[in-house]
Amino acid sequence: MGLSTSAISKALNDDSRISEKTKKEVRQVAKKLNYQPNHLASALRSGKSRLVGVIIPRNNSNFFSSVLENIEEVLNAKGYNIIITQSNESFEKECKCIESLLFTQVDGIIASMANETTDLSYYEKIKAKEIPLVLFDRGELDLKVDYVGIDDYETSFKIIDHLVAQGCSRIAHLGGYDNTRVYGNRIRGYVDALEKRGLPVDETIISKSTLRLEDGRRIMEKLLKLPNRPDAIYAASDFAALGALQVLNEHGIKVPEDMALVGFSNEPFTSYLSPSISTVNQNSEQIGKLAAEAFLNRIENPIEEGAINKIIIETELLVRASSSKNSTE
Amino acid sequence: MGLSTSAISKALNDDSRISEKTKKEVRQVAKKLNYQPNHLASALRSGKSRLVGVIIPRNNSNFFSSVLENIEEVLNAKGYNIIITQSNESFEKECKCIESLLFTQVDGIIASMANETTDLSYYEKIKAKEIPLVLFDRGELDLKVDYVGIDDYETSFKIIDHLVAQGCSRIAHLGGYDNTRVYGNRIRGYVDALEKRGLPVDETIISKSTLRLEDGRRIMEKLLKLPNRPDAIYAASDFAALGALQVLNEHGIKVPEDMALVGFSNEPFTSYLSPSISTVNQNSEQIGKLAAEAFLNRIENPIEEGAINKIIIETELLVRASSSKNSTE
DNA sequence: TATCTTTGCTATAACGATGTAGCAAATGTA
DNA sequence: TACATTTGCTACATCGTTATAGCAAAGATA
Repeated sequence: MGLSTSAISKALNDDSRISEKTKKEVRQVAKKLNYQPNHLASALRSGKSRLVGVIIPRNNSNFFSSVLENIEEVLNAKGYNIIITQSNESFEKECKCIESLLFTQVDGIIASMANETTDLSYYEKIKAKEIPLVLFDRGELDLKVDYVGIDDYETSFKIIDHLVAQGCSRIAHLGGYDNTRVYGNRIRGYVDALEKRGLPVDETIISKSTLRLEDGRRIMEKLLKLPNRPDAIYAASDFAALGALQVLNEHGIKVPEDMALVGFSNEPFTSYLSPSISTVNQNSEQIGKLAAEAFLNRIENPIEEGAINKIIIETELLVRASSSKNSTE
Repeated sequence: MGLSTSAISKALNDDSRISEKTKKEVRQVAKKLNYQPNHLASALRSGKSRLVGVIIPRNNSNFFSSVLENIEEVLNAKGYNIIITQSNESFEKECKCIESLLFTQVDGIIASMANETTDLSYYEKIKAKEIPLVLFDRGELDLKVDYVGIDDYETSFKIIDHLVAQGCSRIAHLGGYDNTRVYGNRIRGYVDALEKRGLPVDETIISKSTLRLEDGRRIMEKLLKLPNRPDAIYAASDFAALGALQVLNEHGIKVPEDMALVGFSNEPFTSYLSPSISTVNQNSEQIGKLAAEAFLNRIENPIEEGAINKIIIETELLVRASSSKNSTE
């Protein structure tokens, strides 16, 4: 029918300056020809790729899977696709992820930092590009960007208070390395909570590790060799808690009677074990949704210095068998 | 210094028709200016986005996480980024994923089909675009595309033979819906293996479900009410096996002595439980890697009709406590 | 010196969509 | 009828990169 390409473009985009009749015709022909607009071309033209990069340390925990699922859901609904990259907890790989995402011209990045990362220059690169950057879980105050996470410090208080209520007074901590903010906060919360509740802080029952299953096992074995064993374990990860529980079971130590146990993150397996492990629900769905929404919000309201959003989500202590001494509870 | 853009492009791409001296200068200036080529433009120009779409049913199992991780690793190394979408086992959502990936101009798609999917027209759309399509785990012979997976039929034989060797003779099957090819094959393998070993096939102890934890529980409760209980359970998913184990534990039925149990997929939690659950290692790392390599291969050697690759990966039966009656084994 | 080849660059068009300007025809207003 | 406005389209430039053609200068060959 001999229409110009721009007329067709306008017709398909429902521009007011094209007659209804022409629009209908164009739409019909487009459907007949199975026309699909080339996203790359419009992305190049508009400068908007409608792609969002996501960087996670590793996709092997329920926490990150769940966050991802929710980020995807929220952003898909708004016409964005997400590109997922994994840093494998490595600073070097994380830098590559950032390079690669920026190269792909993503419209923004949602990230949880690798444990190793202390040099923030790559994250500054993202800021320099003036595309939204949202951090979740593993954040960094110095970056001054939007953040979604939980209050790890306060959650430690919840855990200590619960264990104290169960009659525990010598509570060990299986902690992460405290250069990762979340683990540092859990440790600080643990220490402060003990002090506030009038309990002694004993460095010999505080450990720092990568918090994997094997770490939990190794550290638990050590704790059992102490002359004065703890009567409770607060592990900063469910995997470490699992390792500890295995060792306790193997040694015939009753949980929670002889030793109470609390983990962190609400990995599904914690509820499958016997005894089931008490843990902390971080509301990962909420974290994912809110991180995605924080991004969308920034797209609409580009950064004004100082107007950083820091969203703290309430955690929930899930008291299960491993820390329930009173069956009435 | 007044070079043309094309000269600069050539210099950065190491074209032979640019002098070394100029190349060096250009590279220096590029570094100084922090120049980053616009991927969208070169993608538009070349028709290659260097993006690969991945569709998985759901990111909540170790199997898919592990496949994803390996796809990403292989493709990243070749300069591709992956866009991950989840169908949530819904046909409708899967169609949206495909639409969205094609719209984004991915260079290929690697997918595992949703349970619901029987209408293949959307997958035909991918083929029509003449971009590589690789299926893994959940495939469809009719599509005539590259496929990477395991031999579910033969794996059922391995499981039945193992259980028979343990002295079991009445083996129940917790199966998936057989419109999903993998579950259908597991059921057929189960039935044929029983017949080949001279055991009766009893429909009352064969169930079909979505194989979630609750399904395992529900079906196990039913099985326990039968006048002649089975002496072994072959569950087509670890989650169903877990549900069954919980019910068995609750009823004080000894596993494996009174009832042996085998799951499928090697979810990490199977090794955490007591008794640990025997299961099947599908070599998900291999599946991921080979699926990615099948894609790369297709990029280099575009489809010639009839030259379809079907890669079948060996499975490994992990015999654990839940099916080890002889402690000598 | 005249001609051919090679080297190293510039100029141009194109990938496909779309915002802006422009222009003719239709319609409205005086 | 003369002029202004609106309608509905076309023409064109542009996003950033790169393949192709072309062209001048340098070098090689006779």
